[in-house]
Amino acid sequence: MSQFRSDEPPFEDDEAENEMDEDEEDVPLAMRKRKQEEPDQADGGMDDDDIPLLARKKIKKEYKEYKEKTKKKRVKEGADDEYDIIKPKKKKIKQESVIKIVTVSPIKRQKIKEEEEEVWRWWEEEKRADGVKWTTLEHKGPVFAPPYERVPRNVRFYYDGKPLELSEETEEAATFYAKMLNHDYCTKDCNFQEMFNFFQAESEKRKAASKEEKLVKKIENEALMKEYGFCMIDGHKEKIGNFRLEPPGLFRGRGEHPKMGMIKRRIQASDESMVPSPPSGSRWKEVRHDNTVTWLASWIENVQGQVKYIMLNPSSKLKGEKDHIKYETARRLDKVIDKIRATYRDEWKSKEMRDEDQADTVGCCSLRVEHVQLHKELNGKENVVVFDFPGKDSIRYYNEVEVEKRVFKNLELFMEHKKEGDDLFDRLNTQVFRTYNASKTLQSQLDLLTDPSATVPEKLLAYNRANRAVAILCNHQRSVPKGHEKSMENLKEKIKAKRDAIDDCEAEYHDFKKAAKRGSVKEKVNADKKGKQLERLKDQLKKLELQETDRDENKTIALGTSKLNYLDPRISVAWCKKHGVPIEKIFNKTQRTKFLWAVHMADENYRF
DNA sequence: AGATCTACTTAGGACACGTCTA
DNA sequence: TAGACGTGTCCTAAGTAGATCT
Repeated sequence: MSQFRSDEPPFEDDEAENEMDEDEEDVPLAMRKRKQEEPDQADGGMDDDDIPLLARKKIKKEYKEYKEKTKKKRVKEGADDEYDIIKPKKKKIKQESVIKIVTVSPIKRQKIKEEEEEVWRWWEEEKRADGVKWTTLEHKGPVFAPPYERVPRNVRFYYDGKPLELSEETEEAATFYAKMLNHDYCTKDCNFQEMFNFFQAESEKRKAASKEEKLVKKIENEALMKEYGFCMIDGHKEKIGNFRLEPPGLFRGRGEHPKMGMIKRRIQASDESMVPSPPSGSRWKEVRHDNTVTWLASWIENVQGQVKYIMLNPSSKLKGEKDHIKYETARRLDKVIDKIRATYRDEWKSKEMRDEDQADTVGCCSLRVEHVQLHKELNGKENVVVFDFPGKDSIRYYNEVEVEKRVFKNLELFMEHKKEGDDLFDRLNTQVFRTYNASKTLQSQLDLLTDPSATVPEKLLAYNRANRAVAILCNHQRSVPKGHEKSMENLKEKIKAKRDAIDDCEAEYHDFKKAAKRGSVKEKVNADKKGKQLERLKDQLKKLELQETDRDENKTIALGTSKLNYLDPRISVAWCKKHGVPIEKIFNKTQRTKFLWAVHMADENYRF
């Protein structure tokens, strides 16, 4: 095996601009020369590496400080717009758009087996305990973002009302904004309207393309996927998760992010290397053989200074094995959870805890003092703790929880002598608990809600309800889908129509019945038929009504996240097998490939 | 002992895509 | 037969854990 990393001379922003604008040919030339002269990059290695590193550190530090500041500020002012006050400092950051590649030169190339080839049943193999992730690995490297294509000359950019010529690079940047005109970044001075219109038109064109054109695109895409979307690992073909590099564009943080709208630069390979060959004449920043990690390539993103990776698809052994281990850990927790709970309940009264609140330490549970409110009484309940805080992705968590008096008292103690911004707890780790709670809840809810004699649709509803209980527990929210209101209306109308149909049918049915009573055989048959039709209509109505509740209950709840990340798939597999529900009804194709191990491992008797 | 770094999982939104319906 | 609509996939930001550095 071999790993490599391409080494790109970092350059400053404006230098880059100049080079680009003046003479693109200089770049490859310079590289070639460089390569000849310093094949082992002994020269400016220090400079090249140190400066970007410093810059990165600075970016990160700044952001962290910023976050701290704004957190505290938010508490004080409860303001929403504090981010406007602080402008990201403009500074020259050394280009770090370099790619590291982990790969391998396998001695023997495994013959690639035919598509849809045999499943690698890694779960039937021995697990390695030494942290080595693979012995051979072979891949084609990442796919770079397509080069920028200039907009037609009649599509202009206006500054202060006047059309302005833009360099290629600037124009590209302008298009980033132009594509987001409906967001409120860019209204002052700059006029992106023409560009915006152009892209709108392009998008329309794409949508209106003929079947053939679309097909051509699809085929091209598939070819690319076939070439770059897979790797060979330990002799097995595995799907890669994200084989495309992130294209340049605007950084879009979630919530009120201070770096929102900053430009994320194009990633360069620069410098040629062999195995996965980088585009144009250049080599990778580094080529590395490291079989203790799972990534295939990495680069540094310039806005936040973070390392980004190309990794495998969830269907791969590497990911699947880890997933399996996660659920096994959660199951082990199940065996000791009662003991743990008994212990901490017991320790609620421990004096030891009481002394700790003076220490202003920070643990790994990030709940801070300002995130909870204690109410001796609230809405008729006693000892209520109100949780209210922004969670991951700035999703709000709000919950009023009635707790035992002792817990309440302890919380009071924890909050004593603390100020806003201080952590409420120290040394707390909740990770395994999340997986455990989710899976445990699914199992118990399924037990509770599944009627073995019910129909498949009814069972599915039960499953969804169980899934929903978990999603609520984990606070997996989503914004109400765009057409929700309307789609509910449509559904209601359908239901109404169905009800009318039932009324009509019922009336006819009674008429036939009456007639049948008078003895006519024909009427009897008719009555029978009507009866059956009535039954069917009622069934359909029931389904629609179920769908209505299901959809409405689900409008702000995302089921996918828990299904994909927290629910032991074997619970679902076993449930399907036990109740004769086809697995396709609950796992779509992606989910089935991710959880193939579970489909094979679990029989109907599996219990979490 | 805390800060930082690396590697990896978790997360919701955008958008592409396929299907259903008028 | 297009357009509406719901679902699936892609994208990449935002977390955490554990190792390593200072």
